[in-house]
Amino acid sequence: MSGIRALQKEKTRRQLIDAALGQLSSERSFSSLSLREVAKEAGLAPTSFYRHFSDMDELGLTLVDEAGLTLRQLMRQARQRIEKGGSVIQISVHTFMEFIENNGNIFRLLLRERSGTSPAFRAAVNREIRYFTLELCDYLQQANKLDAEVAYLQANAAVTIVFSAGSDALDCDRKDLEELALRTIKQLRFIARGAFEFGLRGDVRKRSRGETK
Amino acid sequence: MSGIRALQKEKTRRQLIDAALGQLSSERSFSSLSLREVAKEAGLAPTSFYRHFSDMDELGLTLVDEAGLTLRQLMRQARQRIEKGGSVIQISVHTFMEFIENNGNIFRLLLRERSGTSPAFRAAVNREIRYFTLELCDYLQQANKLDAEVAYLQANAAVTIVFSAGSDALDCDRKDLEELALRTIKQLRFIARGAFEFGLRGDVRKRSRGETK
DNA sequence: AATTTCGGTGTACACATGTACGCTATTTTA
DNA sequence: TAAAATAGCGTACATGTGTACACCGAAATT
Repeated sequence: MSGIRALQKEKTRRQLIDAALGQLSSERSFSSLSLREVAKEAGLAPTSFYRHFSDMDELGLTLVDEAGLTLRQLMRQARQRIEKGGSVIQISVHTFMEFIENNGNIFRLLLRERSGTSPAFRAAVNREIRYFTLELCDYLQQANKLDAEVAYLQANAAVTIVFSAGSDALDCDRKDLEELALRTIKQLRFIARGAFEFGLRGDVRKRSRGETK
Repeated sequence: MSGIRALQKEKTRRQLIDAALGQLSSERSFSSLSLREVAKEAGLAPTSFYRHFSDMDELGLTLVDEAGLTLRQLMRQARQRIEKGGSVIQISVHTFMEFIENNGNIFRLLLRERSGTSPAFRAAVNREIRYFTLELCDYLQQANKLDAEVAYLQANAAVTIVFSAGSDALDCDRKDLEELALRTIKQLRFIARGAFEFGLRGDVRKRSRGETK
């Protein structure tokens, strides 16, 4: 089992994946791609598609997985930058904006399929976003010593705001991008501040109810 | 021009609109509908479609307009309830959740076309959401006497959070809905609180810079 | 009353789609 | 080395699509 065959197979599988990614654009969603188009772009006969995926859906789910992977790489980048010092919020937002400039179509894929017509796709995207949120939640809990529930609510809200800003960024002139980032940062500060205040109050309430026993 | 003819025309136009709305579901987006399907559902020959819309796109934009209208009715409902007393945030969230339970497919339409493949659709949806946001912004500015920028940022963030919660609600069991609403309310309180704090600080800064001249 | 307008129909066509089927050439296995 | 497996190809077909065109009958206009 040297694999000269399996190797070639893996290669054309990638060609299919890349072909699909390459066809995505602001005016072309994954669900508007046809099996034939993708196969042609990959330099394959339509029927050869089936040697690699049973379905366009199966290809699509693969793409979502790749997108999730890219997202997680992104987070690692952000953490590296943070370790070198700087505002967490500011760095996170800028990292995300760079991601969108470089991977607009991948982000579009996530945005679109999250509200798309396939339950499987929706679940896959939501899973990726949940990972993303939970990692942020952990960070907040540790770094800011927040109540678990408050930390989760803050993480969830922050991710929502950032994704929405990313969505806006996709239809933005580059010159407006900086301003959008600034607004987003301020909104995240609102949330952080509010979470902090309520986190304290939450503690107080619990203690006054004797829940620390 | 009595209009017995124009009347009938308006009627079948409505049939087309309703037919399209009727076909929408969690597994069927507007862009996946075909002209023929819609015409058939409306009891029309395919070619008759053109007597009313030049395009499926034109129908779609009409649907988005209707959705926006429904959204604004919703806001009036919310205001009525608020005048009778109660927490603004709580009532707004519950009103929105009711909207989604009753008009899931209309909300899906907005969600999907906002990130869809047609620039015209995206613009139309964003316009509706902007109206929605600006009215909330006005309210916040008046009721809470906030700085204009802070009020806008808060309104924008709040709408984002609520829409996102609405999106989650679409894939929710009814039993989890209440909990989702509670979480959303808390998140909105974070934002309101944060905006309030920063609103104060913002004032202070501006004054110390002599910007009140 | 004669003419025009127009909402609706049915036919027809070119085109794109998914996929079943059989074939070939090459790698893998026995 | 013989046999089996398999990636890829080409053909073929049924189905759904948008829409051009000619036509009809009733309402509107003159």
